[in-house]
Amino acid sequence: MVGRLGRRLIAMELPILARHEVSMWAYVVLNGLSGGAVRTQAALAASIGADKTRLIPILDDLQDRGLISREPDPGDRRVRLLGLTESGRELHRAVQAEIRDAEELLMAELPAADRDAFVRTLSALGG
Amino acid sequence: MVGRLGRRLIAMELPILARHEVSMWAYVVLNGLSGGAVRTQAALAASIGADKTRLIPILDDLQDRGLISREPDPGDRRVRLLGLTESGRELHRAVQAEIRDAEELLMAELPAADRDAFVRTLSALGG
DNA sequence: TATTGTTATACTCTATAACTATA
DNA sequence: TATAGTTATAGAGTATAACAATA
Repeated sequence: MVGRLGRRLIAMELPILARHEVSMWAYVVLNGLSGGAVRTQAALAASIGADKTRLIPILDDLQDRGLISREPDPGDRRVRLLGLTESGRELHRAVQAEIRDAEELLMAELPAADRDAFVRTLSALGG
Repeated sequence: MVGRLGRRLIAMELPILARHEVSMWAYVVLNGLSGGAVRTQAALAASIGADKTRLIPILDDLQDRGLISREPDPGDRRVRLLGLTESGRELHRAVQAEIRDAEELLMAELPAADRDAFVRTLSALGG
């Protein structure tokens, strides 16, 4: 059942992401940077559960589109400082809002108590 | 959160499946046949959300191990009648029981009301 | 000609290993 | 020598297309 719900959520999200021309991983990256700048690509990869090599083409694309900043750290020029640009932050907000609206719609018919318990339990079980 | 829970459940199930030497897809097939015989491989594939070509090596293996029956339908020799053998049914029961025990353990600390609401909501949202 | 199952092929995603640059 | 990032390669998983058997 968890798997079916997951597939349903993905099917719901993909058109939203496609409309904004971001892949699922690109959105996860924007999400990972939305809490604040990250000092290394490896740290970002670990925090979102991705491989560091998988990240590179995604970061290349986001940078080309001006959605993220990615500069060498002056203090250690091996590492890249990562952050959202203003338009990156705006895009993330827009996509996140649409996804939240879709989730609201999906759960609209549920009793409020069930819904609260569901989110609480998800949070407890997901770690 | 749904994704994280899904990954956690899979991580929990994989050792159980490995101990019984069945892959995730093989277990899904056993599950799909546990409700009764299925008349065509394509129908089974559709019911479990798999591609019909993906099914073939899985069915080959399950048949070699005597866990499923797979005979041409005498009435239309293009189609294969699929069902569990006695040992297939027994294996399915054993694996399912272990997975359920693990799920119980995972949810043991939850308040009973939250737990009921969670399962009810999953069922409602998953279709 | 249409359908079931099968095989062969190609494509996507992911991980591993080798390489460059900085330290 | 060790580490961050990158590139190249290989592997798994999946889907697409061609094929064989039967209707």
